[in-house]
Amino acid sequence: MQSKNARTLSFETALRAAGIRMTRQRRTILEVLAESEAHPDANQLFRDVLARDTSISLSTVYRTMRILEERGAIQRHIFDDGRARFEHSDREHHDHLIDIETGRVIEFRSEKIEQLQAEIAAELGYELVRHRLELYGVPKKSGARASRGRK
Amino acid sequence: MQSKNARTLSFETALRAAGIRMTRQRRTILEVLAESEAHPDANQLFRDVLARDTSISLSTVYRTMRILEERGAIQRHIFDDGRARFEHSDREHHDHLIDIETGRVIEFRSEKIEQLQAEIAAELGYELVRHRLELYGVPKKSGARASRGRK
DNA sequence: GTTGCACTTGCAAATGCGTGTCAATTTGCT
DNA sequence: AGCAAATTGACACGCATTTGCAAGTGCAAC
Repeated sequence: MQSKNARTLSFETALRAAGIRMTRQRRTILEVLAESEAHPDANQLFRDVLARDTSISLSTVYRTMRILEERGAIQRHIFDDGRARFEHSDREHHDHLIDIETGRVIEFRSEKIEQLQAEIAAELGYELVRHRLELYGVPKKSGARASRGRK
Repeated sequence: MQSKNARTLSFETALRAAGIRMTRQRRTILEVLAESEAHPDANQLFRDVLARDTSISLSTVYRTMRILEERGAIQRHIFDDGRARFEHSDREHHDHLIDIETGRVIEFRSEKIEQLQAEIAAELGYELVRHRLELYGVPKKSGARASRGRK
């Protein structure tokens, strides 16, 4: 559980090492993304960034996201709304459960499912490279306890 | 395993019952989709349809797909290329494995995974409404047996 | 079979999200 | 400071899909 600053910092260090220049715009974008606990799309990110620095364009947000994705620093997810959403790669792999009513995204991880997927692929003659698993659901009414998996 | 005609016919009957007019264009589109063993996107479908009837527009293909989807007659899938692909709903539920090298789509079904997903959702306080599971892989080299799961 | 009207269609233009272009600016190095 | 190369903002463009609208068509009622 590293601090926001540390997270942003490690980002910067990694990018510098990859020969990527650290500009004012990129620094701001990285800060905002690092602090975000959600899965923002390009537009959301753009708005959040604008709040700190009015001289950043949407193009730059898109470009930065692409660069970060190529470097493996972030991950891009496309849920059913068709828009790309971004999140840090510095956490362990996980899948997503999307609340149909609110759009809230909950992260989870299941070893069993991970393993089953590999087995299924193997059975079909394939080597699993990656997968996409999204659960879409509504909060249970009875004995509601929908406070797990923060964020 | 019903014949192509029967499949198209049941489609028509269902649509009529739902108050949807059976036009020449819709009939052709339905026929082509019913006979298709693949997961065509709008453009592919459009081309296939054009081969039988030159007076059908891409708009109509899109509109028809939307209507059919709303009625639950077909399912829409969006894999990593971002385009929508369509398939009949008259088969049992299944997930997809996509061959990264060829783009081939293989269908599979795993009760264990289905069940695990529901369990995970429940644990997080949600009732599972639907899910999306896609495996992306490459054919195994050793003792290749990648001829399973036709289509 | 003719009629009437709501439903459909084709076409062109419009969306929405994302990428390409390019002149002007900025960065990192010396 | 001085410069080459990387980066940026503004805007044009690309692609898949949707929409507005005038003209055409299915089909229930005569």
